[in-house]
Amino acid sequence: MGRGKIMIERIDNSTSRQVTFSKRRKGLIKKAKELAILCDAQVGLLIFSSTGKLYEYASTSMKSIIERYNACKEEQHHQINPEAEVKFWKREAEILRQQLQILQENHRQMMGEQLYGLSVRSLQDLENQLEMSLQGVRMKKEQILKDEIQELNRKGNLIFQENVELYKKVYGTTDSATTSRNAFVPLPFGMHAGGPPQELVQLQLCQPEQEAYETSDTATK
Amino acid sequence: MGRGKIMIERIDNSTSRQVTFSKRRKGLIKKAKELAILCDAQVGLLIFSSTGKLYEYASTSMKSIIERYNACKEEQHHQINPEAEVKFWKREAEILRQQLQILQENHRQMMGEQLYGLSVRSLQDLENQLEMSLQGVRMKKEQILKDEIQELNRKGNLIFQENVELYKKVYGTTDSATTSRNAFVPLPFGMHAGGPPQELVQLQLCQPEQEAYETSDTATK
DNA sequence: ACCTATTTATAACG
DNA sequence: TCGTTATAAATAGGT
Repeated sequence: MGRGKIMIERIDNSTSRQVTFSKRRKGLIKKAKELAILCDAQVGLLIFSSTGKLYEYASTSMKSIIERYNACKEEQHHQINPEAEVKFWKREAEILRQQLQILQENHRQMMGEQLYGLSVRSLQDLENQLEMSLQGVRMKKEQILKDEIQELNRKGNLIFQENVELYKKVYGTTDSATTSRNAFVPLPFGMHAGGPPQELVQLQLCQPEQEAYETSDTATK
Repeated sequence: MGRGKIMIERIDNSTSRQVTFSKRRKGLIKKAKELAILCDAQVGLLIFSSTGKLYEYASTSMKSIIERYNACKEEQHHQINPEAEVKFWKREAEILRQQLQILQENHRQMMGEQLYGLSVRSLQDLENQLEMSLQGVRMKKEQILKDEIQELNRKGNLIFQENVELYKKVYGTTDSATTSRNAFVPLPFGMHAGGPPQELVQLQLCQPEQEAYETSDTATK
């Protein structure tokens, strides 16, 4: 429903997640309103952003809607006794704690710790995953560095061009200046006697430091 | 959004109101789901049709969403919950949820995902961590393989020794048997004529499969 | 329930 | 957050 199709999965980039949240929240609330009006329905909508902020829409009052909801549920169950609530939250905490524990174990293993008890197969999978991750991280890093270098080159060239212009203004632009170049007229920095350089100041991204590791590793064989 | 534009007002015709309700309810719930997934939000949606039927969607559990909503409202009204225990467990769940979120983000980054917005420095740290992890995992794996091989060797040697004993029982244990060994007496498998082997069956751990990768990688330079 | 012309929502970008 | 626009998605009206 936009310039491109998207998969329905968590948006990684937090900025675009925020933007999308803002837009879709608005759209969702609009549609909730329309449904309530068009079809004479009672609609309640609660949205908590990932940062914990609450957004809500209620065609009547949220309180009445929730009460009606509870009434519906009470029919199925019995009254919500006071102990049940405690029970619920205990259970909620238990579930969250379990999730946390699983994730923590996973995390420790990804940190190369707590590997005891893992099968060779699991270790192999872990190794592959780490290699994949490493590749992703390196690609990202290299990309940033390349972008930075490109930007620096661009700026460098602009400054160089400016330099050339200033040079011309100071020493004139006539051919005589060019022919008598090897006499007394100085040249701007970076300009060679043979004419303007094909590549001005060009920084280069070297191989990542991984190289040293691989070389020494290979040498040990 | 159809063959014709419609005003947002109650649909008089009860049949088409019913049809529209059905279609739009489905659409609304779909969009609520998408918002929850895309933007990592907690969404609850309650719809009562004009006939009183309840339809609902909740990204987690409706109960937890309503509780959270009430908690939000309580803050504003500064109501003192008589049940301190409920509050405690709510708080506990909140803390756990936060921890979970932090750990999840960390985990995603270690999986090489969600790298947007990280500085080169952070990426470098991540890369180093992943390399450390990888080293740990590889060491562990190699250790297991070595241990397995050692164990196999041990068992192999035991079996070999047993084999020697059996051989002695079958063909006698006197010196004459030893001296006339090169005549007609057969030897057990693995035993050479020159005497008991210094190393019996000795499996060896080869370089890990990483070798092929590194070799080809090095060759490209 | 299905079909499709049309409206609406929204992804990508600035 | 706001504005714009090309495109994807929702859906009104009809069968």
